[in-house]
Amino acid sequence: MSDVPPKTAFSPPDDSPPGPAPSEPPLGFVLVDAARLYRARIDRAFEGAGLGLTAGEARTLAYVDYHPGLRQTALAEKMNVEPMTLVGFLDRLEAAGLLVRETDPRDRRAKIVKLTPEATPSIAGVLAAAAAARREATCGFSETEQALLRDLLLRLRDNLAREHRSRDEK
Amino acid sequence: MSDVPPKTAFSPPDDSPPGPAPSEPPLGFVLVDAARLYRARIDRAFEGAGLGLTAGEARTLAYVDYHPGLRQTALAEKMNVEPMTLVGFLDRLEAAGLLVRETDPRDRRAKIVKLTPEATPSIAGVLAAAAAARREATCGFSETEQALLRDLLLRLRDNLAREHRSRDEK
DNA sequence: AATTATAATAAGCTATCCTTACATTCAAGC
DNA sequence: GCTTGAATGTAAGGATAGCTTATTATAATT
Repeated sequence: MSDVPPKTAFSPPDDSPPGPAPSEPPLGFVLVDAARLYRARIDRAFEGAGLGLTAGEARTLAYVDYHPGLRQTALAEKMNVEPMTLVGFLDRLEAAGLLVRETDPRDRRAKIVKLTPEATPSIAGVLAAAAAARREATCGFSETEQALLRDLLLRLRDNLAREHRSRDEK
Repeated sequence: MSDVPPKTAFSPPDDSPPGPAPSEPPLGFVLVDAARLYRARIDRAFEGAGLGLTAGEARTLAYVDYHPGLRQTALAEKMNVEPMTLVGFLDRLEAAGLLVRETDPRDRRAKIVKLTPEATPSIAGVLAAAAAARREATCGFSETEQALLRDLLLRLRDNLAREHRSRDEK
């Protein structure tokens, strides 16, 4: 340890552009790094809790809990994943008996996703594991900082989601 | 469109707990969401730039640029990935002629990673693409907010990295 | 000399996405 | 009615990015 110089600067000896600072370890790298470690931490928490859920499945479960009765397309849109990605998660969760797909009476093509009563303990476990991971990750953060981080990330996510959506609207 | 209410809040019509707020869309979910969208955005940027690099490869390249002459294990540790994960990235980057692995004269088991001159334009491309993605992602952010986000993420990452490391130290 | 530890790697697995193609079903025009 | 077109979910298949376990070559230790 102690090998990281306190003042980081990508591309060390040459030009430092005039403008508003090029942000040294590019923000995206830090973000992707943090997310990978976070996901690994969560996966381990779920594994240890014996929930039999992966991060993606847990995320799906939480979304269905918050938005019950949505169609799959709508749910996928909320989660910012492709419908086909969601199918896999739902398949496994349905096989585990944690949710059901009911045909929408108003459109027999569509299916409505609902949690079963059996899901309740899993939801609790997911939230508990998420909370434990969050506590570790935000060790040393004040309440304010934690809230700030979440707000900034939400804004960032919405920026990217908007652009993402407008792209395949063609 | 227009189904996402501007004020986000998990669990809408019911209880708003008394305490320090349980952080509504669990922070980790927001983080993982944001990172996934970010990575997709970056992948697309690299693809469009004709660099022939994936996000992981680009990240490796940037790390080698910033920490030249490191051994693979040290580099992997800096990147917070397993040595074996790094090998794949290095294989492809070396095959592309962007870097070389030289045997460390002080330990013939070890290899030292260095960029080739051919890497220079790729590095520039990587940084440019990263900057473009960052500009989109942080649209509407002030300079201060951007710096704040990076700092918070760095702290979060270090929290998780420390815990991660202490885990397999056994 | 023998043992143990370390650096890189080979092999193989998993999760999480994606894209493309297709069946069903609905909605609208004729 | 029928036909056309769009939308819903899904099957199939692929790519990336990680991981774990085991192997080989070299170093360090005893």
